[in-house]
Amino acid sequence: MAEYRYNFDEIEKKWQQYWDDKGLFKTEELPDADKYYLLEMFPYPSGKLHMGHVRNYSIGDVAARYFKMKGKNVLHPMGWDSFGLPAENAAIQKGVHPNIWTHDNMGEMREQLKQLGIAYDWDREIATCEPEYYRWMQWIFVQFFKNGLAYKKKNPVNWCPSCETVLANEQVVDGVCDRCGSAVGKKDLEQWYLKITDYAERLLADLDKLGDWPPKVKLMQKNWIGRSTGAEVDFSIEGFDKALRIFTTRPDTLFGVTYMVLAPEHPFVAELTAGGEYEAPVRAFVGKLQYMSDIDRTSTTLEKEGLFIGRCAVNPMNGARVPVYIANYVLMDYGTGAIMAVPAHDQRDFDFAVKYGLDIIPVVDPENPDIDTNDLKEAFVAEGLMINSGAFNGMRNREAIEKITEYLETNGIGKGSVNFRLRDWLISRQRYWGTPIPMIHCENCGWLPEKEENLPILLPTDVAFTGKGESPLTTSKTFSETICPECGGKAEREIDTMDTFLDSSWYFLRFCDARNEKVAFSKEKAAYWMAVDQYIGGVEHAILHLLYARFFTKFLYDIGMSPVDEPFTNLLTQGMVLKDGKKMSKSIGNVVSPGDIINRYGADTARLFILFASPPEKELEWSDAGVEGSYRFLNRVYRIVNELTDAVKTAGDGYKAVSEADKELDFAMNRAIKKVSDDIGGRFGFNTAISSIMEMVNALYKYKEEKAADAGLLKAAVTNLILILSPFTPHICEELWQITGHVDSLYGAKWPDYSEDALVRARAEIVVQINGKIKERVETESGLDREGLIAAVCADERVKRLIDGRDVLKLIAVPDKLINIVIQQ
RNA sequence: GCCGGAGUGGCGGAAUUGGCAGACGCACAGGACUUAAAAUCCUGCGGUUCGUGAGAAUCAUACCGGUUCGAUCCCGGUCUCCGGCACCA
Repeated sequence: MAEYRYNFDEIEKKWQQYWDDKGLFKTEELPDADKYYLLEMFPYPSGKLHMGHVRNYSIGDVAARYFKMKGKNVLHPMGWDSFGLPAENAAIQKGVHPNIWTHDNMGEMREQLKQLGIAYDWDREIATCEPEYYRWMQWIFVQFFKNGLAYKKKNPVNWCPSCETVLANEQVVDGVCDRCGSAVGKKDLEQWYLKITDYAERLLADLDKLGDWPPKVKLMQKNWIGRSTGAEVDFSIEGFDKALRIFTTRPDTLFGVTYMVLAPEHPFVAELTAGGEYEAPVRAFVGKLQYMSDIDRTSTTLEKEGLFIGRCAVNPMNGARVPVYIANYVLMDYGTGAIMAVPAHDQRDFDFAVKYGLDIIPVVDPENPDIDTNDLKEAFVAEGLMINSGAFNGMRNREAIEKITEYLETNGIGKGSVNFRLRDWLISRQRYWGTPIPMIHCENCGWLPEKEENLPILLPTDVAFTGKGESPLTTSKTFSETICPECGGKAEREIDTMDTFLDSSWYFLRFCDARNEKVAFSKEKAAYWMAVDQYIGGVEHAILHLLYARFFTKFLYDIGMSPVDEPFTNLLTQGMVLKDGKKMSKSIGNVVSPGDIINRYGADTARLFILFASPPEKELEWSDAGVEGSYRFLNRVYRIVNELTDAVKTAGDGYKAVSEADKELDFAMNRAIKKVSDDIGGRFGFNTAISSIMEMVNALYKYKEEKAADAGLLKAAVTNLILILSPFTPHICEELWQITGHVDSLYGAKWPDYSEDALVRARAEIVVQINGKIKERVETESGLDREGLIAAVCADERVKRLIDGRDVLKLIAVPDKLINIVIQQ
């Protein structure tokens, strides 16, 4: 018997070349075809691909190739999120210009993606660091500004002392910089913000409009946006002419207020204490807190600390005088920066009241004899009946929330109100390798956007990378100097660059029309391709990237640019690739390099293993032995197809499954087609899809030993095997397709249908249970109805013996599967 | 602390709607081929008990309980692990 050697290296190079030469993956708008926009999160070009990339893009490629075979017009583009800190660090450490470093990396990673055989339309490749891209990034920023959604504000901001830059709240994880891990401090700086909070309501509500998104991701976004309903209430302060406005979610507890707390940064604090005996101690207290890092400031374990500021406020409900404090547990940037404190019904207020000896007045009765409202051990936060609350006594507190809010509105002391946890997005970065913010400051005219016809504002090249001090753009001799677009006088450019999360917030729109030099993207092309039908990427982007991208899309929709207001219809978040139960990382030393695996086993084996070892959304434990297994399977496929090639080439089309053996193979084949179709087209169950193909291959090995093997059936089996395996391992399948006499590429070949008839088995094995316990298996004809099934099963001698004259109380029959006989014990 | 998710053989995992638990693969063991090895092929492979044996009985999906003729699946409670948020008034 001939030996067939699976030369993956030769095969993969050959077909990659073929795809490239034929330009098979190029995509254009075809008005009559059903479009399918498939997108994987584009990578940061950090150097080489890691296994997480391989997994992400292999998953995407299976879907792309499958939907192409199903006749869809598939858009499957790739690009680079190529601005960012590592490039600048390389410049500082190695003296390489970020642009060179980045392009080297993109080149290397592009080659690796081609080696993996991912079907990308490279004609649409984009890199966010190219002026052709960031020109439109700047244009979009200008639109934000013109629509009042970009503004500059001086604020204490998160400051990473190591990266020497400002960070968004989202980039501070557990109080440390999410890039370098240094503890994040505070610094007062004037910074650009995008008003994402204007979109909070829609970003929340439209989560319901999304298609198939992991519920977990929706929930994370929901919590991040953090909508709270309640009321704003004005308290007067004795001897002070301005009202103190507070926000509360519990207007029902207004009668239980025993003190007030202002955030230390609250503008009233200085006014209220100026010139008095409290000024000095308050200033000391505020000073101590102001530059505390967020990790310390907001730690729940930090003891609550506060200071009386020498003033009293008046409760508008009952005229009660209550002292005014400042305290470390009240934040300036949520609500109004001031709270009413109700220690009886809020645990934080309770702790504070106990520490400082403040009154605790219960206003909601727990209706529980075990709780003594006059001697509370902790705050009572559940529902109950109103007490100590004047006209509202006796009401359920839930109802009192509404009634008291109405009362506030009628009497002009407050109103119903909604607050969000979401903050505006700080986008300024004191960095070089990012999109320059296209804003100009003029002494006379203030902040103005650069004229659109002058875009892009190019990054200057005469810049020093010292890694110290402020933005590197300040070291350019020419960059900041410009003229005012309004009055033509001398003016200065903004020297900060944008957070790179902006670049990735609209790249999916640019892919629709990647080479357009007139506009960011044409509305027509975007209308054809958008929204992204399937988006695939790591769950680590569940909040930031996905929220920002949704925000951008809504804004672009509002100004008439984007055809849709949600960018991603369906989302798949793939799991991490682990080795020895831990995330692969250089510091642990458990990294498996994709390049090594491809060299040793080929890209098809790497793809197959990664797709087979675990469902896409779950974590994947890397196993060298498992890779061997996948390699073995591809060898098995290669061998059997080669062995059967002659038979396949000479056989006619069509077959009749006559013998039992025919029917077995026919069944396995049709089941595999159905399973793979359902698994890819539906729930992305690639691991089970592959296992059904393995079963089919096992059936084929068994069948080919049959003396009376039907050539037509063998031909169908081999043909279908190659077709349904091809999305997973395209190179070997193209090779086998050619070997078995086909001329055209498999890319876009017609996906096979399956026969329902072949999936119906003639005989059924019926499980016989007595009182729910399995006792026997009886073979019957398949497709019997309840009566027929019971008759057939009860006719069986063994079943008769099991019943043995005892009373049958009940008979449960599940067609073709099971009978449960309930008898007297 | 709050909010989610998960727990199935030695391992990765399967069971898509409440109906044969452990598909498929890995590892392991035995065998065939070979001078030998690799490769390949065949067989076995959750636990316990009984049986010389074909086999039989029984337990088993983190733990305890419930609903049901029947529960990996539904409900209640407990434990463990993972993820998100974390003084948001």
